[in-house]
Amino acid sequence: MAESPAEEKTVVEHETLKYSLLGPSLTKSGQDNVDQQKVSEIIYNASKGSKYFNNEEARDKNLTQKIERILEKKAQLEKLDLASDRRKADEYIAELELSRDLSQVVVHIDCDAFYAAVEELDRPGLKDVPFAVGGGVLTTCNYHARKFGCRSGMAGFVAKKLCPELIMLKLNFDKYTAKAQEVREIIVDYDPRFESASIDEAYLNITEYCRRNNIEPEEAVEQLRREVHEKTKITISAGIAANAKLAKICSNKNKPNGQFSLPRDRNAIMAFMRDLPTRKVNGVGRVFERELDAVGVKTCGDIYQYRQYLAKLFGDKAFAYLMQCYLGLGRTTVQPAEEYERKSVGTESTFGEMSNTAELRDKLLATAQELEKDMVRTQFKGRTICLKVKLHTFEVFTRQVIPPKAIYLAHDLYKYSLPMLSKLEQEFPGMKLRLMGLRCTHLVSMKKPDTMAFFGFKRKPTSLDAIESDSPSTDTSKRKASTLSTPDSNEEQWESWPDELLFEDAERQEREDEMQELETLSQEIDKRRHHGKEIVPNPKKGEEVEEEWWDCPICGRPQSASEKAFNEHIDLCLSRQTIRDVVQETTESKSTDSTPAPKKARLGNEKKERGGLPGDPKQRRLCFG
DNA sequence: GCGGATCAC
DNA sequence: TATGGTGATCCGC
Repeated sequence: MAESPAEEKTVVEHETLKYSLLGPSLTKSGQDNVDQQKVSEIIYNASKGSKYFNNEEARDKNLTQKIERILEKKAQLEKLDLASDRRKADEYIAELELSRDLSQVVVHIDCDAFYAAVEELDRPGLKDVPFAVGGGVLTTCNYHARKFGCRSGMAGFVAKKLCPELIMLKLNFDKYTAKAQEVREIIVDYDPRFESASIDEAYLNITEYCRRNNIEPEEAVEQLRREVHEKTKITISAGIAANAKLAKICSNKNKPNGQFSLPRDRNAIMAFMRDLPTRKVNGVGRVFERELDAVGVKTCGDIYQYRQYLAKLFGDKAFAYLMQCYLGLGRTTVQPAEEYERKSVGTESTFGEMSNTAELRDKLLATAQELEKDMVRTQFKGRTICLKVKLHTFEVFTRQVIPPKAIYLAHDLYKYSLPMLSKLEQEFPGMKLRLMGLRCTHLVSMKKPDTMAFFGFKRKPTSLDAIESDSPSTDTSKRKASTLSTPDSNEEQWESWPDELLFEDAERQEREDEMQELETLSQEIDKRRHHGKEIVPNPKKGEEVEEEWWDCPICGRPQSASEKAFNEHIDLCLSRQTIRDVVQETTESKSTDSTPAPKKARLGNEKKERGGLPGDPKQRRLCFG
């Protein structure tokens, strides 16, 4: 069938779109014997014409244009002499090579189709039929279902088209959490400081375990997997390598129920990376994969030959990241998830299309109430509140403000986000939403009082002292580990507020007062730390602190460090601060003195492993397996 | 610093 | 008929 040039162009353009529609988990296992061409057609036809599809199409066109710009830039660069860039790249590679550490044995373990596996334990009959877990979108599915092309992240109705017999189960999150805990109780014996990367993944450093038991890593992991299977009936896959990045890649090699060990040897690692498709590396997704492919980089080995272009095409951070991919470098440290510092707390939800202003406000209030719960649970306030909306067209917008104080109560969350919502309604008259979310950033931790005392501040006594039983200790060395090195992360050590008091007004008020006080203090500590002035614990008596003076980080003037004066001054200073007025009309183009953003990207600054967020796995409501 | 975009799970 | 929620990071402006 002959097609007109215009039709042909559409067909070509939709090739990338079809690839995109296949979803982000294309590289997952269980898809080897699937006819991707056929699956792609079914997904495409099931999606065609929907609002979701149209949005994906628009995004795909944008990406195609972005790639064209990248290619134009590359063509320009090819005309220049890039000897200097090549030399810089080589110097950087040499520098990285010096940092290579092959002394550690890092293991990444991954439970196979975790949620599905847990469901099968309860209903063995499921083993022989294709089924998925999740509602409108699949969170995971068993290997039977994967043979039909079903995978996580796929819309339920699309999965049904691929596999009409597919059984859909609802999520039982508590069940998965309990089972995950069983697994953790076993792996803790192999590395007491193992790192939960998500509900069904963990990193271990078994160097010490192997040394102590005089056992080879491969054998230790075989034993670990056998033990997990015997005791929990869950099968896991594992990767063994010299660092976390490689171990993660390796755990996918022999999935499911297998393991793969990459020798901790430079040549072996370089050879392994040389033929590895970029997409297999954590951090390279569908978009970056396409961009890299466009400039000629298909495998990690290809990175080297294009090293003189990469910084200019993708930025310094991406350059550094790619160089580490080429060399097969990664972190060798593994640490408990709780030791990572949380950066935000947020909630969002999807609902039937909504455009009525009153309804939208109700939804905002409900969202604020939901966020308050999370803020209380995690014991944080936020200095910044961010509103997220998704239109019925699937376009996403975010707006943020800085309230005059750190907030966490639904009332305040609502108060400060409502103007943003109103402004969006003006911006998009009659806007129809399908999602709304609120997120707090620039968090202020509600630290334990003795932590505050450690920094030299005193606390007003409250009735809560009765249930806190904190004795001001002079042993600073112990606290140093838990407070200085990981300032805001030890959520679990804070006493939680008794449930029965939560909604008692009097108690609530008291709690708020205390939180306010702690917040102000911790804000101050935060600011001082920010200004590079290390807070040195004063081992002497507390009264000396009160006589100290300090430069206010806001106005810069010296102030008495006494608690009362301190609080009063901070309040005054904060109220003086000009906060961006959200109700203000849009007079944006007035400011022509836009200061250029400081280019902070520093070569050699190791890019933090994307994703794998720490955070308390228990708090994850939804996690794809 | 803000908003958009990408990524992981 | 119809396509998720939580959290992190990076980039351009």
